[in-house]
Amino acid sequence: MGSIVPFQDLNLFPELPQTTGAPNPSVVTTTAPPTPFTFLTPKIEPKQEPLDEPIPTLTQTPQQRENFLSSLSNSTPNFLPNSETTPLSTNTSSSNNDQTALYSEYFRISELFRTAFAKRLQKYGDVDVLDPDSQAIVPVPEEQPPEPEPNPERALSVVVSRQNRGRSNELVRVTNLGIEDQRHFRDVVRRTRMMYDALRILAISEEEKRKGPGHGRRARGDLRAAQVMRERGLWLNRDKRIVGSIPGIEIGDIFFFRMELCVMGLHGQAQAGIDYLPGSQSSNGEPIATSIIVSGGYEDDEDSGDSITYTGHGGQDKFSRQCMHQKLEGGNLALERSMHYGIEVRVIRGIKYENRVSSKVYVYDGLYNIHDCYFDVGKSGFGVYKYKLLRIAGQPQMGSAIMRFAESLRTRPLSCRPTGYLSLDMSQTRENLPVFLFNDIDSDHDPVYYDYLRNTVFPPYAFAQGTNITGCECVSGCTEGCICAMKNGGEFAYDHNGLLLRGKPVIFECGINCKCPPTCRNRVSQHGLRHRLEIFRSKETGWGVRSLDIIQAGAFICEYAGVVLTKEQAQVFTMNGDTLIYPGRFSERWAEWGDLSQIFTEYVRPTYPSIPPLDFAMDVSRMRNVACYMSHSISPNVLVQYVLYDHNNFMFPHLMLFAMENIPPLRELSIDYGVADEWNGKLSICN
DNA sequence: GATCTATCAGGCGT
DNA sequence: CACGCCTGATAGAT
Repeated sequence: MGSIVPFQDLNLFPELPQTTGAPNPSVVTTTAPPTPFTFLTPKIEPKQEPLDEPIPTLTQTPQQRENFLSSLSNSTPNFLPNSETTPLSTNTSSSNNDQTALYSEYFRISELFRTAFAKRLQKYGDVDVLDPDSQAIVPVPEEQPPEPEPNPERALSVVVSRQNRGRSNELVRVTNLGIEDQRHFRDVVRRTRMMYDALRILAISEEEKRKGPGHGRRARGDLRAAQVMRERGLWLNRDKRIVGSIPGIEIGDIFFFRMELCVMGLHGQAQAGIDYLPGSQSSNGEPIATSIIVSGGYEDDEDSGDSITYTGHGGQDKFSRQCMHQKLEGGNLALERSMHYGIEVRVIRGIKYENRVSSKVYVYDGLYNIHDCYFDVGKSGFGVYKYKLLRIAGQPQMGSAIMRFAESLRTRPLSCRPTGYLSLDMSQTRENLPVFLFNDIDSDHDPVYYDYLRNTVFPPYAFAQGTNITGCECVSGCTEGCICAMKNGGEFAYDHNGLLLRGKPVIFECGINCKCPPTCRNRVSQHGLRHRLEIFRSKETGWGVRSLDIIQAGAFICEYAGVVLTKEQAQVFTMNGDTLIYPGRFSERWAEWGDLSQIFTEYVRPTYPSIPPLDFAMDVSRMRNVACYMSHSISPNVLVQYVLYDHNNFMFPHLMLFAMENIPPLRELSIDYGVADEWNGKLSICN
């Protein structure tokens, strides 16, 4: 069960130096504070010789600090429904009489959040299964939006503006989430990210349709998607400012766009590197930092992973060169205040990633404490504020460190991990990239005994039926409106980067009878692996699969390959006790990919091109490929999409696997195999 | 080609 | 309301 711990933050210091008497020279009080407390805003402006000025800090006795910290850890008012009546313990170690009043003020936590939570608990009780249709707790307002949009395909351009509340000034920390809560929030995050990606790609393709291909600058789908979701009230965590980790977001999660971070509530600034609650909104007038992005934009940064020397912002010209002294204001002051109160900040690293042109990948690396803050001379000779951040111990391994490790594994696996490799290419060059086999926990080396299949083997009669495949005549690549686009319902299934736009019952890729080149945008899954995969042994899931490369959401991963059996063969094999795959039993996760029902009320899952229920079995007991080792999960990161390209027989599509989210390197891939008891609880088919 | 630089269109938060 | 900000895509240079 989770609890929201409100921050009493700075109001707990009534005995801070008052304006009466000799003022502290390093502290200047503002005029007319709107509460009984004195607002203390240090105004130290670095002058020409800023280094002579000491860093301003509020005076605070060790006892005061102790009181504050203990009140934070002792007070865990629980806002969840079934503990709502629990009286709050207000007799904490602090002698502050105003705490009761403060507590009651903070008790009034967002009605939205509470009722949403209550509704959900009512609906699901203690059931351990999450309904994919359950409402998002955090962002979705009570009154669900509803005016029907006339045309879903064009609706992006006629989005009705809705309540567009700004960010909350309520500072909270979310702690002690139970397993079920974690799963729920994870699910909310997953679906929100899927929605963002679907909108982003849709926005780009719409813009292209409007302007015609290759005309002008490509639309900023990242901005458009965020805009649409903001208008719909679909941004997460806008109703409170969360200090510490964000529910549903795990360390190591990766994002491709700054706006995506805003939508998820991980970092609320579209460009700025320091996100903070501004002093004007804070209960005592002092700003508090909540997250930073370490992106290499400042020359004075030093980043060694667990320890960061972060440069404050400001003082740069439009070419990002340091040209003047920084000031202790905005985010700079917020970081200093966060250090003062011992409040942790989230750290997101922006890392250059090879596959993306002059673009970055953002990795959530967890929580850091600010240990020091000082004014220093930067490399260009101007004064900059520097913050020494140390990563809080006991967190999962840093995502950026894992990415670096995966990077080195790709180039020199044996020197990174001298033992454990059973094969440096399971596919024996049948795939375009090697598939590693790695086990450093036991002596199992079962996978080496199987022949490797690159693609599914279909029976000859699969090709015999429906041989009159019509191909396109697009010699220089398919364009909108070509015959192959028509076969897919008038639109291509993939964007120009080969990402799946929207899941469909089946996808027709261009095939042998098409005149288009191999680079045609309608040939994606037929080209095989694009990510270096590794089959590995784990204590939890037996054999599993992970990637050494980032897999972007919507990207093709690999085929689920096997040997297709006739009904008679399948019966024999079953009696033999062999493990068979029934492609029709995979959960229809493709329908979640590109599902925009929260945006367009009349959105319906695609039904065209349609496909009859699949009725064949696939044998993987002798020949198999890497997919067979993927684990089962009810919240998978990989989906199954049926694809046809080398024959036209609806009964025998290829089972193609696509990423449902951005999958960081070395994170285990998982599929929803469907009904659990079919597999006797096995975590993957081929253990 | 691959990498860098300049430029441009942008949106959000303060 | 203007402006600053550790964007992101693209064209052109090297």
